[in-house]
Amino acid sequence: MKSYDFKKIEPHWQEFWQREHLFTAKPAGGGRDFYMLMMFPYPSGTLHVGHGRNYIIGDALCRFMKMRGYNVLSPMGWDAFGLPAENFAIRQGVHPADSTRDNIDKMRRQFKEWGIVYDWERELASCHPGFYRWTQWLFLRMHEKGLAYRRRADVNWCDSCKTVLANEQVVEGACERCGNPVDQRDLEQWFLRITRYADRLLDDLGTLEEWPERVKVMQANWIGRSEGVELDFKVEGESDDQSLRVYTTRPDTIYGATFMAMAPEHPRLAGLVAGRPEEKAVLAFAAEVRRESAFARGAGLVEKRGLFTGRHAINPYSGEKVPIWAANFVLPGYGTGAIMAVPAHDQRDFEFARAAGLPVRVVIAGPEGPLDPAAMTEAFTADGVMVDSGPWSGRNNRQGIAEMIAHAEKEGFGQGTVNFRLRDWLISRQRYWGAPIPIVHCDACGEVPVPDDQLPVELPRDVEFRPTGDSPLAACPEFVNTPCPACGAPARRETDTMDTFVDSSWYFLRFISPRLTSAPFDREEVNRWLPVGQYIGGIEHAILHLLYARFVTKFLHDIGWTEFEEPFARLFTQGMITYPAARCARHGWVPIAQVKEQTCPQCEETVEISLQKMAKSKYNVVAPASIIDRFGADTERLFTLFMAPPERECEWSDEGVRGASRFLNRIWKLVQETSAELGSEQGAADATSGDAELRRRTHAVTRKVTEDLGQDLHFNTAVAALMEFSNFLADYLQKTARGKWDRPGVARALKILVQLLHPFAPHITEELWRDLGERDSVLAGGWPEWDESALALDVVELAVTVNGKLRANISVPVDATREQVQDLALAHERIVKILDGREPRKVIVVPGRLVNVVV
RNA sequence: GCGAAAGUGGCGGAACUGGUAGACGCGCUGGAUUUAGGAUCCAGUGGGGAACUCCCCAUGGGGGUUCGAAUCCCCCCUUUCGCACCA
Repeated sequence: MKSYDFKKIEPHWQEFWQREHLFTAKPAGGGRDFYMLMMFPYPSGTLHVGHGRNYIIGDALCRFMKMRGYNVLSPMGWDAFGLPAENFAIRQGVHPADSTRDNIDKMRRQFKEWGIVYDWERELASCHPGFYRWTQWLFLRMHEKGLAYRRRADVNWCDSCKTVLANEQVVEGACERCGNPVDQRDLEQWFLRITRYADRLLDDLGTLEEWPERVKVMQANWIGRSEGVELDFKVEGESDDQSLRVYTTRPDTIYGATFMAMAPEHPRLAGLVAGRPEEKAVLAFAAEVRRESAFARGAGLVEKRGLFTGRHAINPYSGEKVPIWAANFVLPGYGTGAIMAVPAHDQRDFEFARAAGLPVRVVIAGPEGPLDPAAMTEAFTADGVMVDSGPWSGRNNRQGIAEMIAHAEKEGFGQGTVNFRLRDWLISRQRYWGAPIPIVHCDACGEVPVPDDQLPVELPRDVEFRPTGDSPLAACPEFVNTPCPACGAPARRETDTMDTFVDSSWYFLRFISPRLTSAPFDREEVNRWLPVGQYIGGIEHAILHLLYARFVTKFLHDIGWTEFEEPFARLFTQGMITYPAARCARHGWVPIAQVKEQTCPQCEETVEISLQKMAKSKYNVVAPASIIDRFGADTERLFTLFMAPPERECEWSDEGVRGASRFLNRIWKLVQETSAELGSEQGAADATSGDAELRRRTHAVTRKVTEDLGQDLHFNTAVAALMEFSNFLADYLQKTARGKWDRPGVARALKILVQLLHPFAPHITEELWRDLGERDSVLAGGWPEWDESALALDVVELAVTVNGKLRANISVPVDATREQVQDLALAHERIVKILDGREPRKVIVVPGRLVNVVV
């Protein structure tokens, strides 16, 4: 018998798939087109078995769809810009272009070794000028529509690394790399006006039926829509047009407003205190608050503090005079940056009022009547009846809100407003390794967009990487100095580059026509292929990437480039793979492989071992090479898909891998031995004359695997069904005398087994397919069909329960009547004994399931 | 604190619209073969009792609905994830 030599088989079929272009998509338009996409990775160079899950899931699905006759487009590319390559250049002196290219080569090889196939003819890299030319094009289209703009803004600054950090590099207020606290610097920054799309991004979540609910919830929270009203409070001693505007969702509580509070950053603050005794202290306080970390302040980790400004405002409803405070808990970026404070009905206002000794006044009564302010320990934020609210008293507060907003609008001191938590998208980075922002600054013409025909604005290769705080491009005169596209006078290029999320917000469109030089993509082709039929990626992109991609798609729709408004019809987020990791109190994460008896390999301290996401930084990765070398890629694939439902987090198990390997070895032996015995027997005919159980099982496993893959992506139960089927088959062959084998049935079962197994273990199945006498790829052999009528049993086993407890099993013909079933059950020896002469009070017969006797 | 998801053998996990809990795999136990095995094959494996195929208890805990609940309802506990001064 030929041995299962995966080291020979796997490279052979990998070459074969590539040579035969089996995964090159045909032009769309046949009606069975399927765009299947995995989030393109950052080319880090080294992949571990945890990364593999994403791609293995995608590949299994891709092969399944292909076998079912779909014209599948499954491309792969590289999210190749970004900080790690630049940081590597700073540390090691290797140019990002070189390290990125090397890493891409490594990863492409890795995919191949996993047996993962893509339409490589469409490969793209976001750092390639042929790609980022169109990222710049996209920026210019947004700029034309006023959606890309520049303003001063606070950015994260790490003074130890001398660099600006992206939000995602700030972990709990500290620099991700050095741990230094991050502070804020006020710099000119570029933004994309995503807030203009906030309503549509929120509303259209409702159309995404095949997205995980939790992703939609996360996006909805992030967008954070709130309905309220802006109200003008006149300031005592100022003219009417100098009113202070606040935003509130609870105008019904306004009679309980006992003070006002404004953000220390509020532009009016300095003017209000000018020349007053409070001026010095208030301005000092404001300066101090600005130095507090934005993270700590935004997360409410800072103690609430504030100062009275010495000024008062007039409540527009009651005419009452209330003091104006400056307070650190009021955020400058939300609403109007000033609030009316109602301690009795807002927890934050309550806490501040208690600390500052300000009064609490109850104006909403709960079911048990109004609370006593002196006795309250927290704010009452529920709905209720309005009290002590002038003419509005006695109203239900929800009704009061609507009426009071209408009143404010009529009287002209307020306006119903919708506010979002979502902020405009800050896209500029003071870094080198990104797409340059295609803008030229001219002293005469101002901000001038680079004309389309001058794109791409290419990154110069030779720059100084040492971080100074400015973009490295600023120190490169050949790049910076350029004539103004408008007037021709000497001008300066913008030296900031774009956030890599801009690249990934549209790359899925570029795959449709990756080499097109006249446009970012072919509109007609894009409309035929998209929306993406199945998008697969990690949950960590639930908000940013997916929101940005949706925003950009809607924008391109609005300017006539796409017919669809949502890019991804179906989304799947796979769970992380975890593995034990060791942490030493002194040395941090230490390699788990070197830990013996829970002791740190560097010192003698006991380490703490916990399950962690597999990550290089935690030294707990399992290298695919170690698995592929010992067991083969098919084993890794099979185990990865078998260990748990793919959406769930799961621990990698080295023992489990061996189980998968054993299974493949058994399949190999089963097919080799049996096909040798069968000789040239053909299993094409699905004769009903053969072994009924064999036939039924063959159809049943076909249905199970097809449904698990086609509906819920439950690869784990599909694999289990295949194991069960092969166990049955081996058992049948062993227990039935060779002369009595249902030879066509067995031949057919083997072929179907191989076909159904292909998406999971593609190499071994290609090999076995040939050994079963086939000449073409298993991918070309179609996907087996099942016949529902073949699943029916002649005789079924029914459980007989007495008062719900299992007492006996009976075999009855499927077409037996209820009466026959009941009689059979009651006549069963054990049931007779248990009933012991008692009359059953009731007998429930569930056809095909059970009989329950109630006594 | 708010929101969501989830708690099933020693472990990963099965269980269709309520209908024989523990599929499949790992691990473990016994046996066969082997110089040996981290190889292969056979048998067993939720717990407790009884000893042949019988009883009791078991799906985080406690109630409830039902002939029948892992599944539905209520209360509680735990874990994970997300959000968290957004007025």
